[in-house]
Amino acid sequence: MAVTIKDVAQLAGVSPSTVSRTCKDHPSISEETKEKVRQAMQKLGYEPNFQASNLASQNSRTIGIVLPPSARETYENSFYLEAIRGISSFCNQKQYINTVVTGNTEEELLSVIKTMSRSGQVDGFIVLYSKQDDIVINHLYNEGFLYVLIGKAYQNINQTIYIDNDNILAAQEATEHLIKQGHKKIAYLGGDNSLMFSADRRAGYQLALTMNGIAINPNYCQELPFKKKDQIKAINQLLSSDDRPTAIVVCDDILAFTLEDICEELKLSIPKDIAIVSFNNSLIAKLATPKLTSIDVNSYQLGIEAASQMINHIENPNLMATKIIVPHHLVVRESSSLDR
Amino acid sequence: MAVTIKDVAQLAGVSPSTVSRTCKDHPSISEETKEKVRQAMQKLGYEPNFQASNLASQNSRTIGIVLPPSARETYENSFYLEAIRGISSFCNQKQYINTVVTGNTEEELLSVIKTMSRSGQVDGFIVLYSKQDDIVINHLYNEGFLYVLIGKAYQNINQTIYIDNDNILAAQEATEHLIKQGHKKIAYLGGDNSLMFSADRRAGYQLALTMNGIAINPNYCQELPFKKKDQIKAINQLLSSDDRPTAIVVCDDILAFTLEDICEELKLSIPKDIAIVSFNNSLIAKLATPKLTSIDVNSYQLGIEAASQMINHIENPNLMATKIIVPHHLVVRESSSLDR
DNA sequence: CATTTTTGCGCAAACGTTTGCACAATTTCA
DNA sequence: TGAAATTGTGCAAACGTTTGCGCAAAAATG
Repeated sequence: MAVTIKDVAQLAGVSPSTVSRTCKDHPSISEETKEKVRQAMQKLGYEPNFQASNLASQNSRTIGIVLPPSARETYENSFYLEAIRGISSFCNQKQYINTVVTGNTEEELLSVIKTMSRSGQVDGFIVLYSKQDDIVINHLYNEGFLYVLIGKAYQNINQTIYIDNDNILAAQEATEHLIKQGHKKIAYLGGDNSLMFSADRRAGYQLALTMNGIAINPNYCQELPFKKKDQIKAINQLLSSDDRPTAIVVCDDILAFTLEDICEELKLSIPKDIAIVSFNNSLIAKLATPKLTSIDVNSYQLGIEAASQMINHIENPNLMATKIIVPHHLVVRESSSLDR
Repeated sequence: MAVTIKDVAQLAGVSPSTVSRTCKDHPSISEETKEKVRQAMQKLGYEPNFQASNLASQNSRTIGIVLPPSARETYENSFYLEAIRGISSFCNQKQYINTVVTGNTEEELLSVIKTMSRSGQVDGFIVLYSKQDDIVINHLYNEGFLYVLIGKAYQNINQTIYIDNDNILAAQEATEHLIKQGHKKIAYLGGDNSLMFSADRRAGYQLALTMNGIAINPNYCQELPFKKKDQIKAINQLLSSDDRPTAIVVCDDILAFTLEDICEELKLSIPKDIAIVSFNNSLIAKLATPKLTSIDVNSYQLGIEAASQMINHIENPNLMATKIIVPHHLVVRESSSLDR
């Protein structure tokens, strides 16, 4: 049997309440007594029982982490594990625990989330994606359950806490980087636009064009289908057209990698014929040939900040819903710059 | 305030203990009463309080997941997230929760693990790696704390529960696949051999050679350094030697990808001059040019099995330490086969 | 029909904390 | 020097379950 608060109390010659208060550094215990108690704790290797503490203080010190419902390919994106690692590392420090919830469909996720919240298993959820009309996010909102989004909120913007990059600005910078290299015929390849980050990146791309007096060519701005085959077809079409772009902003390294492949097949040289900038700065960007210029979104830090906000709101329930913007940075490599 | 067991008891006109026993389908409650209770639970949307239940039954229904202490690059391997997803999905089903623990060094991990086990935050740990002389694993073993390894145990083999692929067999199959293609000069590129999977794969490689009457060439069997630059240097050396191998078994897709790059630089055609087989069957294997033949180790399933074993041992403390072998399969692609 | 066995349920004591309140001891103030 | 304010500590009731034990009522037995 593990050592309990009573054991410590007995050894220190005080009552359990005094021990409890010492743990929380309560001001009404004298420094002298605290020292005595601390020594006893030390000696016995005391660690407060997590369950008992949670039951008494009516919380769980547990944060749910919701992965997007998706196909396996999505999870190859190192973004998710990095975000989880960020969250975990912060939780580990703060004596919180975290639990991943995953499922193949929104419904599966929802059912797990419902029992978790009802049974008090978690104090709140960090949702690792942001999507329009998502039933999970809608449920959390409607129930008034605490949650923070990684990604930009789609609705109820002022009532939801979210951690995001400034994806509009990031895409703008990516695009302007290409404009500075002299490109005018710049395309954008995005994914499902109901995902907020993809929509934002597209918006930033368009903004950059407009601000630099470049007309927007609707053929250049593509929302690619999910299936790889269809993606390849669409890209091939774009690159084979008479009015082929000379530069492309791509919403994701993996997609950019595929793009590079197609370019090679079509004998288009990168960055000479086609310059590329993409997002995430994952390992794949460094391994690709030529190496990909990519925007690093600091996924680990997104996780840290999300956990920090979460815990802050758990412990101070009447805080306002704030948003946090985590900085990004452009990492220039061969795919966009002849000088390198 | 959430609905408690007392509310249900009152509505059903029974005592709290009856409700509790109904939840666990205790045989000494009549079917009639159970039905009455179940209806009350349904009506109120009752979900037992996780903390209270855990406190009373002296467990935590929580599993710690230990990531290897490492540099960021390691986590780009989709293996980890897939294993976590497997664990989570099983936990979600069984009303368990899981918490990821991560750190930069073994010491950091150890300190978190110590407080977690002392405070009863977790019932056991699933360790996502297996390594010789690892202080985390040693600590868990010495304390007699429940843990399961994903990977093969290094010591105390009969006392530790582990879930693994048969990496020896897998590497053997990989090597034999190359031998069948007519190769005799086959090399092996591994990583840190204190990691069990790397050592096993090397053993399997050597076994295959021996069994097929091929002499083992020590120059062909390399334990590559961690730094990418040094890796490249070593590989270049191997490929530039007079006695260049014609086929290579590589312990990891990411490394194989780098190998492909070097081959291209050296104007070695794959699979004509060099055939390659690697491990993990990650996205990168499918994206590489040429596509990589790779052994799929079923990381998601490894996670599922690990969670299943863990829960089994939590609920039946006097079970023996068993090992589970999860099947792998070879996925043949362009990098090893001319026919494709 | 009386006795024993079985069945079905409730009582109440845990589980290990937290925290409002009471209260003695000490200090401050007039 | 006595009253009031402050300080430091302990008591005991929560928190919402689980579970050993006891005890009626019902069923089985002789």
